[in-house]
Amino acid sequence: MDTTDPTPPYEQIRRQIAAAIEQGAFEVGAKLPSVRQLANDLGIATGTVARAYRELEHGGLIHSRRGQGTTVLASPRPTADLLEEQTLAYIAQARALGVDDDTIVAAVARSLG
Amino acid sequence: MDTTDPTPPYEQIRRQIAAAIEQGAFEVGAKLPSVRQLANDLGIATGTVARAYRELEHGGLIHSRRGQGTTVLASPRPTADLLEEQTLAYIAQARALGVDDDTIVAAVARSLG
Amino acid sequence: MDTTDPTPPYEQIRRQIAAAIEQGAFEVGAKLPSVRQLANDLGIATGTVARAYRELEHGGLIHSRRGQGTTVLASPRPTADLLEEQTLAYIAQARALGVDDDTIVAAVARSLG
Amino acid sequence: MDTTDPTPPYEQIRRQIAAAIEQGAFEVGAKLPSVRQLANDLGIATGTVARAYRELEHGGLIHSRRGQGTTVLASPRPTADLLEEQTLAYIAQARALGVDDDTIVAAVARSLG
DNA sequence: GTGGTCTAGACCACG
DNA sequence: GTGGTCTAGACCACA
Repeated sequence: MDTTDPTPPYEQIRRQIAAAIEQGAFEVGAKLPSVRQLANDLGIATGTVARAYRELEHGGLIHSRRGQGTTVLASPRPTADLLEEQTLAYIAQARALGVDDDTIVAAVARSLG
Repeated sequence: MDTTDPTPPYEQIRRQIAAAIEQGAFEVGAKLPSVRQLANDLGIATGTVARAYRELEHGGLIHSRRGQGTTVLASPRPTADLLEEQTLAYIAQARALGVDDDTIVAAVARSLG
Repeated sequence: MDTTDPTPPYEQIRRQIAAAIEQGAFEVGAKLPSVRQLANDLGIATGTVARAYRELEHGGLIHSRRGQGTTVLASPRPTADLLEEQTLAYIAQARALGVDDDTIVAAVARSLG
Repeated sequence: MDTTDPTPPYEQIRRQIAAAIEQGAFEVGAKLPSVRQLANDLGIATGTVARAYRELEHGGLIHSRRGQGTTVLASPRPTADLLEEQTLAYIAQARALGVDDDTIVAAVARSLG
């Protein structure tokens, strides 16, 4: 929770959980923390967490049942897909700087060292 | 302007201008479009643009003087610095996926092709 | 059981049983499934079924006695009455669309074809 | 607003507005009452109305813009379509009573008289 | 003025 | 205990 970020809290939570699910941080069928638990941990109102969960459910990533908690529905996306997505975004950014491809490869190689 | 993004419009504008300045899209001392002009171009309220400018001024990137418009203060950061920053961020993300360095280099090379 | 419908489950059950009784699906004095049985069949909690039964008893359609199960009290309403009720409701809806009577008759005839 | 109905208030509002739009009670581009106005008229909290509007927007029926109010997006569905939908639902109900087609036609004709 | 959101506490429905 | 919702009032972002 970054109170500096103008992004509303429910959206920050939604994004973090979505990212975690897509990266396979949860097994399919795993239970997310309860609304009250997470609200308490983050020091925010339960309604805010409930909204984040609701939107995730609307997006098909999780499923909530009264009295039974909230479970993860989505299979983690393959790491290869996530890596490609990140890589393409990085390359687009770098090219926007006017840098040529060799320079990009060189920059990656150097920073990895 | 992405009205789907819950990020407030003033923040979207701020980020775009900040990125443009850092990439050298403006000379130091160059004048930004007037609040009214930009608001008109984007079809939004002047207050929204004013808020973006105010935050940029607070961050030391620009300076507004009554009757004289808004000028760019910040020197463009060297492309090499921006590239390195982006590259390090990308590598951190990729490693968070549990990917080894060779795979990263391979992904970059393939996506550049 | 439609978990998409925000209508609470106990109400969905209540409506279905009430409709079945009114249509004569049960003899007067017939026994409804036990709370446990129905809860098990539907895969829901016994309390939810109990709530539906309680409301039906409150409405005078059924009667529950400890140890003896739940019996149907209401006589099935004559089919003619139910049909007339449905027909009047349908006509009211259709007229609310601004449709004249001939058009209604025509719509029914066509849809029956 | 029917406080007897277990359906949550935000859903009742959503359904009523959706039905009104589909029946052409609003012109495309017409403005809905403001969140505060409607909340005040109905004697409920603004958040409840806001949620109903949010879900309608999510369904593509309306569009809300901060500072500018809420406008109707969806074209009213043709009356003929709505009539057919109602008619088919009515016929299905009637047939579920074990009534033959001639009886249905007769019932409609009699009730129209 | 408009919509968007948060909070804090409360009650309901469900297991 | 769990999720779902409502309220009342508050602040923010925007026109």
